[in-house]
Amino acid sequence: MLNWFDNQTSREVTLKRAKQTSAETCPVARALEIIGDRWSLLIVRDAFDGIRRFNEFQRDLGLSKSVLASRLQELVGNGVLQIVQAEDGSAYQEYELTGKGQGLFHVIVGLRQWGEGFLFSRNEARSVMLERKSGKPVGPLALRTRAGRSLTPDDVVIKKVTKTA
Amino acid sequence: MLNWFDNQTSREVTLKRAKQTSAETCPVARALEIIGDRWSLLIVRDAFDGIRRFNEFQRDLGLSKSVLASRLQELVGNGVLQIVQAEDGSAYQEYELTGKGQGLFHVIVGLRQWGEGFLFSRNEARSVMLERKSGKPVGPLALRTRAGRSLTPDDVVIKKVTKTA
DNA sequence: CAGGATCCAATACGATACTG
DNA sequence: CAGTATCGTATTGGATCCTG
Repeated sequence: MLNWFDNQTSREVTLKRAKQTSAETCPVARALEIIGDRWSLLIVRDAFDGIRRFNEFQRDLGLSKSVLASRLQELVGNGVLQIVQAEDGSAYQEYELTGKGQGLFHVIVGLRQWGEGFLFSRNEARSVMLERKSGKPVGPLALRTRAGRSLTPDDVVIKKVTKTA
Repeated sequence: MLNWFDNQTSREVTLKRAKQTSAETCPVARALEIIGDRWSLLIVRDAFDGIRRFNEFQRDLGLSKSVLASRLQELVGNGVLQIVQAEDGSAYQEYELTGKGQGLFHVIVGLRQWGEGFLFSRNEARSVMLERKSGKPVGPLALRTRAGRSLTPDDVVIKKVTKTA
């Protein structure tokens, strides 16, 4: 244990981001400051899909190691991910979603549904279609198209949306 | 009408973004390429709140005009917003959500709920609390804390979330 | 008012090399 | 494997000036 300042990196990052927009009052803005960049939500999506190791994230997302390292650090610093010891014997760490991170489920599902509904042409194979054809729902929470496991559209149902006035 | 290429700006932008991540198959990634930057979703949120004019967006978000102009252009180019003539007599245009843009409702609500649930300390006044105290639901869709109108937490209910296997 | 054009600073990102 | 350090580049954003 060296200095109090040595452990401050992620906190500084958070603060630096926080002053960029006026997120004092708006929860949406505050949320976007944490996961509103190009990679963070994709990392979270992968985590929902069961990806846990540094190398898996990197290969799957195709981003540079330095960027991945810094994003993971931020996510851990913000309490979205946490580091745990590997389940097998290996001495390495793994990243897993905290409760807070799991709370992003609806956000990602919303993005997925929007993407499926508006961002695919008819010619393209939609993940929903493919999954229905195969007819075998498997695996844990899979929020993207990956071989063998996927989120059934019925898994999440938006019940009621009322417009006040 | 000059050249075919003259009207290509927004399309080029879209394509440039599209190749950054492998969004061929994943709807989440594809969605993030369109609204996954720091400003776009905040603009959409404002649009849900009834903001329609360039100047309103700029004053509310506090971003530079050039950035706002380019973001609005992208959003229009991607079919999230559309330009309409001002409702009053003024000769100026206004921006309003398309159906596709309105489809982002659940995403923003999800972000809002996550922000409210995890990103506010107990000491801070949460928008939810404040709204409940006031007890008067008013205005159109308000997804952020703004004087006089707000989204009641009961407006959106997530009904069922099943984890397959 | 609603932008466009230009210039400049900050940042994000990728590639590479290095470490335990 | 899981990073850190360094570098060069690309993108982003802000500020300023200009237009109709």
